[in-house]
Amino acid sequence: MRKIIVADDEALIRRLVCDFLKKSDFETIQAEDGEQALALFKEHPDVSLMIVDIMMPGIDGWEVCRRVRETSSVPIILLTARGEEFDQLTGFEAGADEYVTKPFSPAVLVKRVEALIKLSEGKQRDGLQETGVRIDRDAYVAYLDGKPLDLTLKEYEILCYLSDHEGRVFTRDQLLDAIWGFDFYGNARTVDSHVARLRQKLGAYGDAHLKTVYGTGYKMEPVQKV
Amino acid sequence: MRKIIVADDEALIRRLVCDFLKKSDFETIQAEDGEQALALFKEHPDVSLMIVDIMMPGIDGWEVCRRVRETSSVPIILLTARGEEFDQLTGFEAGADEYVTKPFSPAVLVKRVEALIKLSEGKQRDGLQETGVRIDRDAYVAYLDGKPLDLTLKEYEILCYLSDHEGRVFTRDQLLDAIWGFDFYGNARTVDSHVARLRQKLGAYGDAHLKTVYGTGYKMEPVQKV
DNA sequence: AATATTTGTTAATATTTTTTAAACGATATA
DNA sequence: TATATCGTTTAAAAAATATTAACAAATATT
Repeated sequence: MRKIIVADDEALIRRLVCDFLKKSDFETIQAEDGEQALALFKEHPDVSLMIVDIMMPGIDGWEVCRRVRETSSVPIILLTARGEEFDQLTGFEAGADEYVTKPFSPAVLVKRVEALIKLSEGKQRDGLQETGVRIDRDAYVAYLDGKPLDLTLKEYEILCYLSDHEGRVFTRDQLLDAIWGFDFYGNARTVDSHVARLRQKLGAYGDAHLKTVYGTGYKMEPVQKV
Repeated sequence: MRKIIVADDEALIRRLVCDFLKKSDFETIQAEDGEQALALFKEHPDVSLMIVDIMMPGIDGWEVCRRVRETSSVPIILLTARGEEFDQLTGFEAGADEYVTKPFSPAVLVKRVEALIKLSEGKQRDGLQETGVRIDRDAYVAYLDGKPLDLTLKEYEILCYLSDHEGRVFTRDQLLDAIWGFDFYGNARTVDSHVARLRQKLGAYGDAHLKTVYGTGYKMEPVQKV
């Protein structure tokens, strides 16, 4: 179910909007002010859209908009009681996608939400969401944080093998047997070279997860699920 | 330069909107009524956005919206003097992406236009202007960007097979089995030759999508939907 | 039957990947 | 702390693989 953050200091409006969104099968996350909105966005980086009131104590809607835009292109609808041009321009310049003036019809708001999500869905895909390594075995392609990696066959095979047995340590000989086959009689240092290159291509993820076990071999550290 | 169709029977408003759009480096195409709007859209299938007044003689804005949606997902902004909920819902149901109530600030309208185009740009790609490969199995003909390709049987079969299993890698032997049949005992390099010739005929599309997976085989890269 | 087209084969060339080797850095343990 | 062991990195050689072009064989067309 798609999540939507609704930030407004007026509880009544918040509730009203959320009720309508829930009826349309959205999951809502309520924030009472800008600070909370930003915190909740950090906590739920997979929200599909944000509805943010401009006039809030502390961090206002414009500022929320600007800060979110530093890292994400999630659609944002700004709410306001004022309808002057100046405000609207400021809103768009802050990176808002929509501008809804109070009083508004909740039903129309929901329609706007749906239209905006539909429109953004295509673009979104590479947003912040995906993190870590994903392997598409049909395509023989591995992805890091959603972006395809340009791996050679051996690099790809090592990544697959270690990922398939996440957390387990393999000696170089075990890896040679598993990936090169039992009839390979080359140097065991060969594995090192490939691991080194794979590690490089995996960047920070490689350093963090493709671990050396001193005196033994290599392993893929599982992703921490805190 | 991005093209925008502006449809409004009031010449004054049309001119006003167009002037602002031109200042923001858009090319504008003016329509005096719904019928003209639809005709112009057919004529210019590459427009980036449409701005359509609801109240027009003959075919009204809603109808324009609905008809355009039959073939295209180009962003549409509806203009109206009335601001009642009923109208807005009808608009969204007709497939409009935005709803702007008169009187409106042209500057804000331009901002909305820019936001909407930015948002849609990713999704748009499947507009009317055909791009990529299409296969007419009844006719045994493949098209590239709408133009028929002059393929030999084997080239056609390879294209079909890889396209049918887009993204998946096949070894040469798998392709030989699937296309030549299990009783073919020829050289696996044969596949290479045909792929090479097919790639040439596909031009830039071939280079970009008919990929070699070193050490494994070939695959057809899906069209990026970013 | 003669000609054109498509298909399959081959071999030379180009490209990419893998392996090796060696220098350097880090780690363990005596 | 010294020293031997182990891991990393780099560059370059070697091997594997892919591409290309030219040609021969098969098939279709005139």
